[in-house]
Amino acid sequence: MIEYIILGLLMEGDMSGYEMKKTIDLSVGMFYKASYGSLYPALKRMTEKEWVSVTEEEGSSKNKKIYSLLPEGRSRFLQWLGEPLTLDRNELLLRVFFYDYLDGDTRRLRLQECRYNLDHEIGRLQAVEQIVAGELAEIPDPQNHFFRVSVLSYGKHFFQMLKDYVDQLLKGVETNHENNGQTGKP
Amino acid sequence: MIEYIILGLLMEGDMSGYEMKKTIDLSVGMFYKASYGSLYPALKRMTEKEWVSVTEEEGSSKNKKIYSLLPEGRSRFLQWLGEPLTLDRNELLLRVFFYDYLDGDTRRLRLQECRYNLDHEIGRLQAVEQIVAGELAEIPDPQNHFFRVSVLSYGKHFFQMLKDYVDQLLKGVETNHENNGQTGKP
DNA sequence: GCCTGCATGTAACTGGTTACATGATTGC
DNA sequence: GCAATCATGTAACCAGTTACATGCAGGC
Repeated sequence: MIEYIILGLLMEGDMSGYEMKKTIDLSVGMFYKASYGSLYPALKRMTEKEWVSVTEEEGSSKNKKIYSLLPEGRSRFLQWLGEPLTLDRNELLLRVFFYDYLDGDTRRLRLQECRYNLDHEIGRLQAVEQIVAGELAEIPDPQNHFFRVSVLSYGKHFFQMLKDYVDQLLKGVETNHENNGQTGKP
Repeated sequence: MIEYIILGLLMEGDMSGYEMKKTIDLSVGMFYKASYGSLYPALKRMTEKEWVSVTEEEGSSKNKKIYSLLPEGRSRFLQWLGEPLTLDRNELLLRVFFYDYLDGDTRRLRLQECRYNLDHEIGRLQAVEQIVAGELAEIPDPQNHFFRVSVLSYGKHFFQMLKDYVDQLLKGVETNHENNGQTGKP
């Protein structure tokens, strides 16, 4: 996971590990926590795989390593980006965050797929909610289940909100029709 | 994590590992995925720690193990339940799901703490959003950052929604004042 | 006889976290 | 001179997934 986030950041331009951590905290930090213990080993692996290259900044004697995207890293990133969006919320937003780099067609397809799955999931949750409501009507102390019922209904609301959001994204790209996937450094 | 969910399920009544998995999938499954590979080893550990006891159903020759809550497991569960709610969304909803078992005072305190933290976080996100808006105004192609800006604003909406939800919970317990923490099997 | 669902489990692996260790630079 | 922050890294650990292995029961 962290490897693709790193690649996504490097699409913007070169960066050090330390800067990456700060950037992640400020941007996708809400739904992805990066720690140095995962970041640095990832950079090492990716250098070995030749997804990125590293330049030591020698002039400033600052022990600073600047990483750059190599062609292999770039193509791996774009391949990952175009994979279907899963409802595993975390990956969904992480991918969408980089969607400016994805070509317009795949983008539309993925968002529509996702919208369809969300609809399906909302329906399922509605069914579960009704089963629970039925069970609740038959027990003597329904008020003692206040929290678990509310968490359940929160789930439905949450997915509904996500669906509204995906709709908004689909509408957004339609309006913003100039934007059809960038080649780098948007 | 999974250990506390298991304890929470056993507060309801005895259950087998297989039933637990099904129950989790149907209830907290939205924000917590349980696999047998984590479930069964957890049950083994918890039996060794004497948090739960196990009874083999012999009559039916069905190789079925029914787990029950032991006093140590019960007190561990209640202790976990009363810990502060973190904004790490996952744990938040997981804990709240079992909040019917928590005493009314701790419950109110935790929800209010959480509300306060959410307010703080929303403020921080608003600030980040404004910084980004400022940066965006200075670049020539703002439409190429549509997705990352929208994910950012989604984050704010999400936290706002979560805050509204916590408010609703606080209001709910006020109305539902009979519900002041259950002792088991609600 | 076979497929589906109930039922339990393990081993290898993965993707992290936590805590620690180190050192240079900058601002007060 | 001292604290904060920039900057990199490792080792031990942990929680969980994936894939596999097994077997019984019930319905068609």
